[in-house]
Formats: sequence, structure tokens, C-alpha cells
Amino acid sequence: MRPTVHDIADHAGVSLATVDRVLNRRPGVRAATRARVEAAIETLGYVRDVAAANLAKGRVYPFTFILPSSDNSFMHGLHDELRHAMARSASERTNIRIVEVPAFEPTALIATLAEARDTQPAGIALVAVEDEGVRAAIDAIAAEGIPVVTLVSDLPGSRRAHYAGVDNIAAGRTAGGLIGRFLRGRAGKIGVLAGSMLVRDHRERLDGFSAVLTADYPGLAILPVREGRDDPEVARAAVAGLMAEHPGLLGIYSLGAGNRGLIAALKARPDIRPVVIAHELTAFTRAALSEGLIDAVLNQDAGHEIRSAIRVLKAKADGVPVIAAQERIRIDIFLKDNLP
Amino acid sequence: MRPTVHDIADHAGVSLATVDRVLNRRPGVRAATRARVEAAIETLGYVRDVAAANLAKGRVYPFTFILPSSDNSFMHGLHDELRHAMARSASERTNIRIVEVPAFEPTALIATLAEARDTQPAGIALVAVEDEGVRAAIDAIAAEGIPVVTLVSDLPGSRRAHYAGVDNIAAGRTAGGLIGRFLRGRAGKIGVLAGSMLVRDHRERLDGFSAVLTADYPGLAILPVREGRDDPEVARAAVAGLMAEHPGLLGIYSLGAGNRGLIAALKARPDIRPVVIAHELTAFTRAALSEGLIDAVLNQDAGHEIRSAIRVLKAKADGVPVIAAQERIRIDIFLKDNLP
DNA sequence: AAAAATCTGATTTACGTACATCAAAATTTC
DNA sequence: GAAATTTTGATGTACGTAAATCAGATTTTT
Repeated sequence: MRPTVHDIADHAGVSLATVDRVLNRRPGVRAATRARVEAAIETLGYVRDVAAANLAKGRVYPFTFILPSSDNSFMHGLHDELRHAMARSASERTNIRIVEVPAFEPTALIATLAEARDTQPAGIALVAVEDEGVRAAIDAIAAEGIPVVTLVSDLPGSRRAHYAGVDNIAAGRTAGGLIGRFLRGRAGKIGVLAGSMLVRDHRERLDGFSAVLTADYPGLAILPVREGRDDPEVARAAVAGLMAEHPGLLGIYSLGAGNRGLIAALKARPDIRPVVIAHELTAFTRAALSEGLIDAVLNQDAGHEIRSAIRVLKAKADGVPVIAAQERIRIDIFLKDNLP
Repeated sequence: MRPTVHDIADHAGVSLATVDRVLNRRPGVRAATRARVEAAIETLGYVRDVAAANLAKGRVYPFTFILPSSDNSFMHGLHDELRHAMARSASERTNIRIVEVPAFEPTALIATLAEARDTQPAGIALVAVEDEGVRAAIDAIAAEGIPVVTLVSDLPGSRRAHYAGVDNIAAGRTAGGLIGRFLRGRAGKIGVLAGSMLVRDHRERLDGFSAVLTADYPGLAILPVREGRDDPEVARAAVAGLMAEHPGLLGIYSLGAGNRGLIAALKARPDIRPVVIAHELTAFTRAALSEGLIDAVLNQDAGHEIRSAIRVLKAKADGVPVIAAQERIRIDIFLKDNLP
């Protein structure tokens, strides 16, 4: 049977109250006594029963999730999954508050972070935007002992406790490897459609993609990046222009959102059939995959990201280690042959 | 605040003891009273606090895992992950017992299942072998109310509560789609190396692979399947023979284990460079991917499978629903460009 | 050495549920 | 309508921890 606080008290020759003081970092224990208790904890291999502790504390975890109010399928999916998680709140002892902020606006995000901090939640998750002010705001929150988790888009160099999202450089490299192999031996031009180069995940995807193509497929030349601003219509125009200017286009890598526009543009020019790789499995990309308009879709599972973020926030709030392998968010690769 | 048993008692106008009798199916409650209590549970939306219940019960989950004693990297990995899970037993209230059985031997598996059943665990997980006797043994255990989960290899038609493993048909289809695209436009022969066609997951992979190639890549002809028995040396000989007989071989799909042998055979014939797709990311396949000997590896994450099996067994033992999306085991696709 | 400050122990209540016991009430049986 | 039976209530203990209180012991300060 695993040891309890009583065993610790006996073994250390102190009272339950003292053990409690040590365990919960309450004041009023001499250093020597504290050491004795900690030694007992060590030798008996005591681990706090988190379930019992939470029961006793009547603990709930008030979490704040800050999400961009973008109007694309992926963000809608993220919102949906978060709502599902909120529906499970009762049994998971969480109390999740969603705050929406305009996308890609550091100022708004900084203000929202400050607000969130004032409510003193047990943890904060946010889709980060690369900005010094945002970094500082995260650091300030972390300094107060409130764990911060970045979601979907990371902010390295900040004191966020964890990043719940995919490795975007690896995603870009994967796209490069696939497009290179799909076009084995051929030489020509490859177009890239991004949302905005101001967003870190898009930049990283492009970096990974370019690195692989440059190193391994010198015959494939990457054209200047077109920005679709994650907007279907802007994306459509961008791709249409791309195809008009380069009738011999061999491939397209769409690394952002707004794939509805990409698909529309492809349908408008049935005479050009480039190899196409896109991100995020939505109703639109799924249909395009089935029809053969898109060759592969790289996907990040919003549900996994949300659940992972919550698990990690809980663990950090409890000061408990996380299972790293379990929290690695993976990149799903879908062909028309393995659609779920 | 979520309702407790006290709220139910008040609302139904009965005592705590009666609520308890209803909740835990204890006898001594008139049908009319039981209905009142159940109505109160329904309208208040009461859900049992599993953590508190387990604490009160002092519940531990004795689980039995039956694994084949195969000597290949994947099974070693599975064992490792299970040992990791056992290390977490204290905090997860599990008590996991591992039983090894000879691989692919229905008789041994049936006997082991009977033994396991006698110890009356809270759940059983096993790597299934396709056999009527095994199916009957599983059904008998399920009939006793002990949840059974199949791991890695399923046994449809049995009364197992869940399958913790990948969709092997989809895996085969993915391999087919990749090999087809990697060889776009070319016509020739494709070799298949399996462990044994007596194993369900291998058969399913082959089915998926064949279906895609037949439908979409008629230029690619699948040669008769060679069996490597998941043994490196047998596999090496099989592939060497394949390459000797078909110098123009365009591709190889290795859908089982023993990839060490496959790699050795490839190295021995640098004059033939087929497109190669294999299963399971191990030290060997990883190195071969980096060197370009293998083009893609389809992987199932043993850690996820183990953790998922445990989560599901717990949920089934508690009669609690599982989050289906969370328990879907995904197929990772690795190119040399996205090795973790 | 006395006073003040600090540390420690003993004890109690609580969290939400499980489970057991005994008495009281309601119902059924004869 | 009394006895037998079934149903229900009241109550207490337990699980492992948290948190609070108050008394007593020890240490530090003056």
C-alpha cells in the first residue's frame, strides 16, 4: 500500500500538522524539522494523492483560454473542442472561460492578458502572436506563478510553461518531402500560399519547406510567397494569379487557412493540375482530397491540442510532472486513401 | 456547483441511505421510490464524483495485460511503455500484471485468458490472435462483466469492449497511395513482405494496399506476398530473393516486422533502388530512412496504445463513457524530413 | 532569567462517496 | 388486526488530504 501522510508523520517522529505544513509550504517549521520530514517523504516514496487532495480542497481549476476571433474552419474547430471540454468541466473540476481577441493584434492580446491575469486563474492558454509586449505579458504572469500554455502558435523565449501545438518546421519539411517525391525527377516551379508571414507558425512552415526543397530537390524552384491573409477570396485571387503567370506550375503548398479560395482557383483552371499540399482537414479540403484536387493534407487535431493544454495546465497548477510523449501534438498526414 | 448525493436526497425527499442504495444497486428499495430517486438524479444532472468514490472504496484497478513474447523492436517498445505505465501505478490506482504468451499460438492464449479470468481483474488487455477459441474466451470474460480490450491486433465479432490500435486497412491504403504517388507514371512490379498472413493486422494492411494499387495505379503489379515471419534473417532472404528474381523491381511494402533483414538485403544490392515503405519506427528503420534506403515509415505509437488501453479499461470498469476521438490511435507517417 | 517570538502537537471539521448497522416506519401476509 | 416482512431513515466510520484552532513546548531575544 502506498504511504500516506500518517506514515510520514510516524516515520519522521512529528505530528500530522507538521507534515501538512511541510507539504503545503506553510510557515512555522524549523529547517531541521522540515528536513526530517522531507527525508521521510523521500525514503518512504510518498506521493500526494492528488484526487484526495483536490477533494479536500474542493479545488476547481479556473482556466482562461484566449483565442483569436478568426473566421476560418480551424479556429471554429478549436472553439468547438473547447466547448466540448467545457461540457466536461464538472467531472474534470475545470472552470474554463473563453476570451476572444482580434487575430494578429499584439496590443489587444496584451490587454487581454493583463485582464486575465487580474482574475488570477489557475492557468492561462493563448494562441500567441510574436511580439515583445506579448512576451513580457506572459513573463509577468508566469512570475506570479500562474502557468501559461501557448496553443497552436508558440512564443519561444517567453516563460510559457508549455507549447500545445505541432512542430511547424517539421510540418513544412514534411510538405517539402512529399511534394519533392510526388514530383520525383521533374523540374519546375512551386508556388507557396501563406496566410501572413507575420505569424510564426506560417514562417516556420515555409522555412522547413524551403530547406528540404533547396537541399534535396534542386530542380524545384520556389516562387515568391503569396499571402492569402487566411481569407478565401484573397487566397483565390492569389492562386489564380499564380496559375495565370505560371502555366507550367508543378506544385502548390498552401500553408495557411483560406483553402476554400485555393480550391476555387484550382477548379477554375482544369488545364493546370499541380501537385497540391494544404493544411488542416476541413469539409473543403476533405472534399478536394477526395476529388483529387489536393494531393495531401497536413492536419493538427484541435481536440488533442485543447485536451493537452488542459491536462498540462492542471499538471502545472498542481506542480506535477507531465508525460512528455503524451503531450506531443502530432502532424496527421491525410491522402485521399486514409481519410478518417 | 455540481449536485451531490445530499442534493439528490433532498430533492427526492428520501434519506442519503436510500440514494446510496439506488446508486449502488443495493436491494431494499421499492420501485416507486427508486423511480423518484432516479428522476431526481436525472433532473439535477447528478454525476457521481468518481475520484471521491474511488477514494471511499479504496479502489485499485487490477489489470492484466497479455502480450506476445515476440522478439522484435515493436513488442519491446510495447513492453517498455507498459512498464512505464506500471511505474505510474501508484498515482493512477492501477495494479498491472503482465503475462507473456508465445506469439501466434491460440491455444496458449486461450489458456492464459482462462487463468487471467480466474484472478478476476478489473479489466484485461490482449494482443488478439484470430481464432474461434480466443473469441469464445473473450466473450466468456466479457459475460462476467470484466471489460476486455484488444491491443494492436483486433478481434472483431468478439465481445471486446474496445480496440486500442490503428486502422490497419487505412494503413495499407496509405502505403498504397504513397507508393503510387512516389512512382507516379511508372509501370512495373511491387513486392510485399509480410510477417504472416495468419495475423489479422497484416492481412488488413495487405488488403488496403492492394485495393488502392488496383484501383488507382493499374501500372503497378503486386507480386506474390513473401512471408518474413517477423524474423530478420528470414526477411532478408525473402527480400534478397525478390530482388534477384525481379531486377526491375519498383517498390517494396514491408507490412510486418523484421525490417532489419529488409534493410540488409537492400544494402546488399545497391544496383536496385526500389521505393520502400515499412512499418514501425525503430532504430533500424529510422537509420534507413535517414540514409534514403526507406522512403516512408508508417508508425503506431506504442505509448499511446498502452495509455489508451488503460484509460479505456478504467472507464469501462467504472461504467463511464470514453472520449472516442481521444482514443483513436493514429498512424504516424514519417519521411526522412520529419523524423522526431 | 524572564519575556517574546517561534515552532510543534493534538484535535477537529470538511470534501463526496461507500458501506454497515440498527431502529423505525410502512407494507404485506395470514 | 396482529405478525411477519420489507422498506426507509438516522447515524457513524472510512478513504487521504487540507485547513484551521488552540494549547504547550522550545527557542530566541533582551
